[in-house]
Amino acid sequence: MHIGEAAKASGVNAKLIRHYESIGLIPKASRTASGYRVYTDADVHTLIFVKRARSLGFSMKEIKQLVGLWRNKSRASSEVKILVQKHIMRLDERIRELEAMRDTLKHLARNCRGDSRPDCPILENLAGR
Amino acid sequence: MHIGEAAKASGVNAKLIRHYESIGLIPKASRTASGYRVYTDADVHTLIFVKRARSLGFSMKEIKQLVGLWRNKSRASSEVKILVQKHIMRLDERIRELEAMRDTLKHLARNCRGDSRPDCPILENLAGR
DNA sequence: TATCAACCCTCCAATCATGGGAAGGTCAAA
DNA sequence: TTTGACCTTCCCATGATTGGAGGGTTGATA
Repeated sequence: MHIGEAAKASGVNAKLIRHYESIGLIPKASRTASGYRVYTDADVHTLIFVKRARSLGFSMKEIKQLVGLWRNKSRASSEVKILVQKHIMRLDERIRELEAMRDTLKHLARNCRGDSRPDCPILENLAGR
Repeated sequence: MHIGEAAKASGVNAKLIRHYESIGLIPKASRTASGYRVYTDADVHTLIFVKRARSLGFSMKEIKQLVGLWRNKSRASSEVKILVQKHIMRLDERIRELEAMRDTLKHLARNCRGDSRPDCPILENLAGR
């Protein structure tokens, strides 16, 4: 199948499929005589794997590793698990950061009247603490 | 004061100060005869404002608006509050997304033995659900 | 057979906020 | 006068994705 069909089947748009190929995340697709990329069901499967991993917040670098482990039938599941646990820790950290921002802003917003007058504890806080 | 001192005083490094000037976030600094940028305490104050807003997750575009509101003594606090509440909603949304990723991954990791064998529910999930 | 739409190709550029480095000018003290 | 710490502009890189320009291919229809 050509790239458009692979895109439809995988949910990864054509532009992104070419990009993934260019950064070595997926192998170079074979080509027709006229230069069109050709994909198999297995290629689509890989694209679905990549898309799912992206949706779980993994970086391209990590996905490269995950795809490698997936292909490697003699992998140790510990390798996968360690990679995943590191990612979970990063997610936890990021969540805490965002929650801290949100909580601070909620507190400030609660004390801001939000009317036509200029007085605003939010700006006061930003301006100097 | 020159840019290095302003950087030290504000906590925003010199590179970033120039960048903020180039994108119009802060006004163009005046210059000495030899071309060095010159800053006042008020400029440093603005930089601190920007830094604090960044630390609360606002985008540059939002910070531009916030700085404008801060400078505008006849602003309505409602303008500030609306901007902030939109940001809070985006933070909440992002937090929920990250939590969903984390929860999915924790669940998968719990079921992965993490030993030397290749069997791995994490990869199975990524591969096809 | 000419045409036309819907594909496909590559290359370049933009996004967002930040950092790195090159190549060169300025300033103050030793 | 030399040294070293400043400062200047310029270009490039990051990470993941999207956009467009400019052009070739395919297959169906007038």
